[in-house]
Amino acid sequence: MVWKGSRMVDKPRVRFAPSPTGELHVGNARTALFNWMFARHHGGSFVLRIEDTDESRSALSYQINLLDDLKWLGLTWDEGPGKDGAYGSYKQSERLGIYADYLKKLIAADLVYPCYCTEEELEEERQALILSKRMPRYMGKCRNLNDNQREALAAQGRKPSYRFKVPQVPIEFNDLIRGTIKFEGESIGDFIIVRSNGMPAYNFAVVIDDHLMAITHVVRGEDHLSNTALQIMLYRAFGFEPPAFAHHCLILGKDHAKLSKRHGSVSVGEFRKQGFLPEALINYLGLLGSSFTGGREVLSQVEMVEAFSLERASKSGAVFDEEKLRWLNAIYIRSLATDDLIMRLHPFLLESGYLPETLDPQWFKNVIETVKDELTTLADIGEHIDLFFDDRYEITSDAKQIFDAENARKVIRSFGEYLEHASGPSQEIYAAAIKHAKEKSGGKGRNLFMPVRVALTGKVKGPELDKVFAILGKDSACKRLRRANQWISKNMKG
RNA sequence: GGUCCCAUCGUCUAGUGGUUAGGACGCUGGCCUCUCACGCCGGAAACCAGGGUUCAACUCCCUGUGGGACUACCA
Repeated sequence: MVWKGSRMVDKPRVRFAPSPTGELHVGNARTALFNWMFARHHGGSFVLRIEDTDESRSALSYQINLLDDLKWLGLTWDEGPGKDGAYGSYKQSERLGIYADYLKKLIAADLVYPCYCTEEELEEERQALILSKRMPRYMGKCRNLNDNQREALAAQGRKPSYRFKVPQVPIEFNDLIRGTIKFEGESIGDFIIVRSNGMPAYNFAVVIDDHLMAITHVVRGEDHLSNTALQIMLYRAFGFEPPAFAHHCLILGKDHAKLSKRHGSVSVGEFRKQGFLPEALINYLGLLGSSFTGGREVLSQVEMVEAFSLERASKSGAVFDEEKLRWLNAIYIRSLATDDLIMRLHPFLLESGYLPETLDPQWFKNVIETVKDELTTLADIGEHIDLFFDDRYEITSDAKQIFDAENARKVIRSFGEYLEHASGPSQEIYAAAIKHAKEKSGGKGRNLFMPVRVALTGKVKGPELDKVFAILGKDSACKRLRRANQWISKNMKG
């Protein structure tokens, strides 16, 4: 049971209604998430509807991409493309006949009229109003045309759009997140509900579909707040009961303007390519501009659904903080089972030039286990495992400075000497070799370990040395020590 | 310009008349340690301003200021 504003409903129906005109934006993904959590939390239905009435901007590839991203995020829908329900079709381009019928009803009720103005003429009117410091809106030029005038305009080859006769009355509604919202009404001009090409305009199609699909709660971004007034007028014109509305805040960029491409990565696909886990992205989006009951910040999707509450959505815009996303991503990577992590790493390994199939599975698992804690994104993998591959082993420039100390060279030499004719399990060899080097050189602590680390891995930082050695094995370690010694004798005196 | 929305640390938030204003990211000091990372302990950091209302305002009201969204034959 959930409050709908006017009464209780036991099984709410919500929808996510994107246009397939580009990659799925994280802002839209967040709207989808809020709807999805709301439906799951209350045991209702989550409907996916494709709003593809703008033929020029919509593309099937975007739609495919959209469905794929939603699935990747784990936001499964109960009705929608690929999942028939009682209210299909779930693509607006397949519902054109329905909109045409409802247009007829409004024409019959004398609530709309054809408008023959061209886009150029409308633009002229707009500019004139702006110049005279008045609000740009449609002044109703075609509202009172008689039949003769209409025929004359049509005879010129003009195709009419249809405008709704906006009643000049205040509109008030209760927003589940924001409380009472009032629009005075005088500033709204007659708006187009059907375009001259016959396609329904957004506000018109939305109202019909939400009603026909029995949507009980419309949860969407604050950018739709002013559309709500227009939509409520249409609900009244049709005699439909409006759904409850909830307008959440927008995601902002660093400059506090609505997050957009110029702020950097904004699409789900981009974050996916950058090695973010869907668990992390979803968790972060659920935290942005909202909070969970109980105040927890790291939650599984099941826990998010449980702790979700629309009332906890905040009213002011939320700046997208990629640092916090990265923090969450690292947490989720660490919590992954190693086998699972390896699977998810696969595309990133290929991209970094590794061929996982050619590696010994147990050995590689050890490698991943050893570096798991250091990863922030999956895409980081290459720079953390390169030291385990002989063909990638390379002594970095800041590592070379370690060799400046005479004692460091002694450590490496003695460590290597011991290794050459040692045998037995890696752990024992390592421990013994370290002991030997310590005695021979007198070094300890970082003066002992750093030279070995650098000779073995080529870097001044990395996982614990004993683990590294165990993975490398004696032969590889010897090879590297010899190379380090060669480098030293060639480049340094003494 | 018009309409509408919003206002707690740098950022995300908790807070619903009486709190040392809490947590998280980031930053920072320390511990752990061969290093980095992880982990653990600590620190700096906020109620936009002015008026009311009240015994008492971050919290309620008004005004101002600031920010944002919308203002298409796009959704």
